[in-house]
Amino acid sequence: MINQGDPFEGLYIVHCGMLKQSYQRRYDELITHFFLPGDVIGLDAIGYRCYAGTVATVETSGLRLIPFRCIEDLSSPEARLKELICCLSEAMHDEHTRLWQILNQPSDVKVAGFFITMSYKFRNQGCSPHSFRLPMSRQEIANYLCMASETACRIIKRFQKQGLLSARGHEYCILDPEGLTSIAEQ
Amino acid sequence: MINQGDPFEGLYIVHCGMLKQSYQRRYDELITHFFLPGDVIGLDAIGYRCYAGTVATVETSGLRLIPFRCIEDLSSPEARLKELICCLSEAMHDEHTRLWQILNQPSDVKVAGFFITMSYKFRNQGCSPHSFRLPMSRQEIANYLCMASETACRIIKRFQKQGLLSARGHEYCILDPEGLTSIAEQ
DNA sequence: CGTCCGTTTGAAGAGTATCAATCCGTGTGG
DNA sequence: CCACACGGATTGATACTCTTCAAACGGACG
Repeated sequence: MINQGDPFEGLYIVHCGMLKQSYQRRYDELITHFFLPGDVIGLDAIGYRCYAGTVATVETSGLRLIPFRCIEDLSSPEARLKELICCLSEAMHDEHTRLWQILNQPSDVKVAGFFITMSYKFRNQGCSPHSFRLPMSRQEIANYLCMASETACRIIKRFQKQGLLSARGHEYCILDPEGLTSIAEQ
Repeated sequence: MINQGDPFEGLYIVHCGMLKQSYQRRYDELITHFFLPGDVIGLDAIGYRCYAGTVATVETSGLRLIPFRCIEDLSSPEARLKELICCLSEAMHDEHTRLWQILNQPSDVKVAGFFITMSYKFRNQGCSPHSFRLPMSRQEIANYLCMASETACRIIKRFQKQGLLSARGHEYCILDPEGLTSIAEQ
């Protein structure tokens, strides 16, 4: 889809499905974003005129391109530009939240926070916040949360034993939102 | 100066000195930014209309305020808005870089990367990239890099033994830039 | 001189990564 | 229809980095 370093051609709005953005180094990569419907892809590409990471689908997805010239075009209404500015700033803020979620927190807090965040995003889409499907693999979740996939497995299993959630394949049920939240906000 | 949650009043451009932005939780705080001359404070506050973190001086600093109304004012030239958009996007990208620097990397890589980044920033200001003063404490550096202050101490001491840099109080000399870079890019 | 705060140093412990093996579901070819 | 293989998921044992706790040290300042 999009490769890290590709020249910036425009923003993409996600209509359906799920995508991931990853930042590549020598031999490994770090997943920096999961994009759900309503999210904007490419905000971090405007300034340096090239995409900051590789974007790939996690499941079949629908996108809409907003070409670069529409952003750069001086004749576009200023309202749009300001909308974009707010969008950028909010994305930056959300990034801080994620950064905090991950840094300095033990793994179980990170995993709990991940499921709470996902639940919240599905609720915003009008889907059930208690039962949903996450198309990404455990390894991708672990990478996103910066931990070994084995660690993610063990914690998910522990959460199941504690009755906090159930996981069968890619289907997840949040059984105890309060319990998970209390762990995430530890 | 600025407290987390304060209503957004405008952006600040740093003219001289150094400041820090920290994100506060229950009992602890995470330093998310060190602002050097040329940096912009408050980009992450535009969208949600309130400052995302507490900003405080690390040493005496000079700032210039760009009031909110200048940003919101419809009559402002569009060129300025687009400049702001690029600024936001670049800041977001730089944030990714920092996020990567910290996540998943052993402590010595983080510390080496920190000094390389600082050296680079001083060079951009026209100061010596080999010898400079960092007004922040070791504890603040450690917090910024998400590690215990003792760990930061030990690594700085090890770097000194290896002849990579020298540190006397807040004065630092980069003795072996290539050596540090090779550790940082590990 | 004594106190305070930041720095440094040491020893112990917790948490997580790593490695290795096994399990499981899916798809493939005979 | 049934082995078989493959990738992901799971589980266990081990090693290691880093944090934590505790204490000593140093300079700044009243």
